Amino acid sequence: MKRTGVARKSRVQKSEEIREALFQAAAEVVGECGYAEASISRITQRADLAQGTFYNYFTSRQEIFDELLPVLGAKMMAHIRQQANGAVGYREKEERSFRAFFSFLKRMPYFLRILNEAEFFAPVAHRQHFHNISSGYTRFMKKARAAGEITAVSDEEIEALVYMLIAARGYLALRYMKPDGSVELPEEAVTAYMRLLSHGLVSPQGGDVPVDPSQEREPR
Amino acid sequence: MKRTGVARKSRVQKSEEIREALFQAAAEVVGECGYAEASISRITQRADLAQGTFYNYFTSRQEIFDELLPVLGAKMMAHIRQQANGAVGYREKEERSFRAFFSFLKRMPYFLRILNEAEFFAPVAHRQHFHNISSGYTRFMKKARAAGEITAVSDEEIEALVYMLIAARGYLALRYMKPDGSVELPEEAVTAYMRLLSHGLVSPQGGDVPVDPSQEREPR
Amino acid sequence: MKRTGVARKSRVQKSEEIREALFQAAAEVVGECGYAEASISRITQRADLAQGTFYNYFTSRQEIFDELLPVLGAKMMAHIRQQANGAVGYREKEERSFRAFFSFLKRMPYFLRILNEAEFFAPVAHRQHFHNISSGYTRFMKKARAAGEITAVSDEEIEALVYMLIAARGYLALRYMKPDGSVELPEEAVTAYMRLLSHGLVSPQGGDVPVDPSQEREPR
Amino acid sequence: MKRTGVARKSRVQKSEEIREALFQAAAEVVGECGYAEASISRITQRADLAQGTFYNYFTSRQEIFDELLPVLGAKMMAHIRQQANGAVGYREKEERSFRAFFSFLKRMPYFLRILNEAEFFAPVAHRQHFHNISSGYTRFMKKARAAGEITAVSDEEIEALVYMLIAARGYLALRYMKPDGSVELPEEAVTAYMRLLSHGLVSPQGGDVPVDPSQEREPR
DNA sequence: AATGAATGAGCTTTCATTCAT
DNA sequence: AATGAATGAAAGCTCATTCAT
Repeated sequence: MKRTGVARKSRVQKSEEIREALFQAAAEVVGECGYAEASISRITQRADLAQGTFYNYFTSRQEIFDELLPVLGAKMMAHIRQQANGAVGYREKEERSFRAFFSFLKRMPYFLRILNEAEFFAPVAHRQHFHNISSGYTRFMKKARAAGEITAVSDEEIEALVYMLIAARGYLALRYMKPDGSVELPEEAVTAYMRLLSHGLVSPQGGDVPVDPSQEREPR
Repeated sequence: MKRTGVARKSRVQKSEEIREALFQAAAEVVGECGYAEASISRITQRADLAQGTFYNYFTSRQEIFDELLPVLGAKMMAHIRQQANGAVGYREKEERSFRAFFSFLKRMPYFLRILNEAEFFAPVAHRQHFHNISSGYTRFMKKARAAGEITAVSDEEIEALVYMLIAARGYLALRYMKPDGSVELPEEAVTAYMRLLSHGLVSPQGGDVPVDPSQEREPR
Repeated sequence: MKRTGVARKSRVQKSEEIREALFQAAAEVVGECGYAEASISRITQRADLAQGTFYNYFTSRQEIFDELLPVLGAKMMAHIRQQANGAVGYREKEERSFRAFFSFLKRMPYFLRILNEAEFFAPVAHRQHFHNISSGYTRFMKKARAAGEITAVSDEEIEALVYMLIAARGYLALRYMKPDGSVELPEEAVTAYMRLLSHGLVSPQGGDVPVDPSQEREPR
Repeated sequence: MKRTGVARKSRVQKSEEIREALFQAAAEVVGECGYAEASISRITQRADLAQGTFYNYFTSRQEIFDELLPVLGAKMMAHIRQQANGAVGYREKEERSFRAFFSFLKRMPYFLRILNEAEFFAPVAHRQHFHNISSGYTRFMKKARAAGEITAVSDEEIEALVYMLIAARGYLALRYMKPDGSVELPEEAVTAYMRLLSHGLVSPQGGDVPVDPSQEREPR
């Protein structure tokens, strides 16, 4: 028998709200102070709840840590997918996804730290997240390969490439992170990323195969 | 009757040995368990010393943490430089350095974790290390650019590229790390890395976006 | 069914009881072993509580140290005031206060050590306490001076005298403290104190050495 | 067979010098930082000796603490005796001794702290010191009593009085100690002290408040 | 005898977790 | 279910004392 609907929240609704509040508080605290400083006390204080309440929703501190990245990672993927949606061709998709990663960081400034530290503080979650990301990416690249949009590399190479491209985003985010945690990606970084993908770095006439000796002499 | 020097260790020798033992123990413990779990107790136990002894050599736990990366990072750079020595041309140098990074990890399996976690547990050292690495790398790339070996990108692009390439190594190491911490880089990863550098990924005949044909002409 | 209040202790009541237990334990431990030996471990053990509990009530060891003297000092002053209440004239007030100090020590044997050591272990509290005591005493003496009950000495002299009289109590307590910490003031000490106040020590007719009578009359 | 005398110090001379250096260093350190902060490390550093050397001369930290007050106390007594030497009559002797205590503090600024804290950190020494001081003082007063210079009080009263007078000095020193530890006794304090001894505080004719004459007559 | 490093007990403090209300 | 105090294990660090040189 439902209560009057608007006025009353059902027990389970309330319960979910509290869980959500704890989750949100944890994300913020970890984003601001890192996992190491994210004590239960801090988290519950931020959520305006008693310390003990925490353990009604999570069995341990580690448990909420392990939940952070999967949930936020899914949001990130949704955001990227949505932004890349409608892009035509490999290159455009790449660029849009790339940009989307950084626009996501703008909306969720605390995500970067959660992501980075997770490797050490929530390793299981981190591995899972990486798997999610990379398998999606891999699919995308395999399609592009099938479509002839990218060079016909082996599956193993694709996996390595996927890791490198994900790596690029992560480190660039770190590189362009400002002291307050926000990230401002310069346009040159996009150019550099796209150039690497499109042609690599080596000059067309360069290369290891028989080259002008004068050039190859010694760059020290 | 004077001691003959060889037979007996002088006090300072012994002192240095102990310092070294502590350092080594710390490196191993951090490599295996991470900074967070690297308590003084664990470190001294591994070095077979009393807890108090630690404080005869380091003024604090943080101090030894801050020393880990600089010392090991210097070893890494030395190793890479030595391995890359004699290489001819940008491509060869790149490949050799790339491989050297992973051969170093083989010799020092605990380095990777020390390096990665340092960002959060020894941030000053990490920044310094990154500066060292990236500025060396940047110099190298600028020379290659001057020599016409790589595309004539802007300084800013070079910086971004350097970060991406360093990132690639780090993430690949993570990717191919086995549960016991050792890293086994498959040959395909090298191929993929070198391919990315040399031609990028996009197929010559290219994507759907019409591009300047002269540019798109020749990868491989 | 509401709890009837009497039977059950409310949370805040219990809380206050624990705080009080910690305070009491600290007072006893400091009284018996001194501040230096009053470790948190000893204090909580005496209060039959876990070490961690201490930090739910005090932010640091120093904090409880700083609270000891103010609280007990106020009790002492209340006791003395109450005992001296109703006394008529300077002399009676003096004597009653004097005796009250020692009767307080009987009731609170650990107070003496807390008071004495506070100078070094809780200097702020000690200064405050001394200020409280001496300013009250000074007011009292100035009134007696205004009433002509005591010699018309300068304000500065009064301050010095106040210190001397407080000193007398402190040292006499020390002198008559028994190994178990309890203090038993012999009646002669009271006599001596009152005699000193009333007439000083010098014989009216002066010493055996013939002195200039004019000098002996009235110093200054 | 003595060595050339001037050039060489005998073994025992050297030994004594080191002991003296340690003692002096301890006195200074305790005087400046208090017993609690007077670590062996600090003391030996100040004496320019190795930590281990300390234990060739003293069996424990406590031992040197227990030696501080007896030795310096003897110096103080010698100083006072010398200053009071030649004084004629109880009053002059008292005043000179009183002043001598403070002039001693000027010469040995660290003595006051050593004396005060000794009660808690070197209680045996403190008791001994007090015994030394007070027994000398007691003899002095008994002589004055025999000579009729002071009121014919009982032996027990004399003991109490002695404590009160010693107390007066100690507290006045504290009262007039400046932040740097030096003591500057104002002349009023001397006046107050001598007035107390000579006539007490109570006005001869009593207060202006009409009091029962029988009460005011003669205490006890 | 002098040295100074090694030792380890002990300190204060933090905090994840438990539990009585 | 919510609370918030109680718990106690563990941390980093200090320092009196010991001991090999």
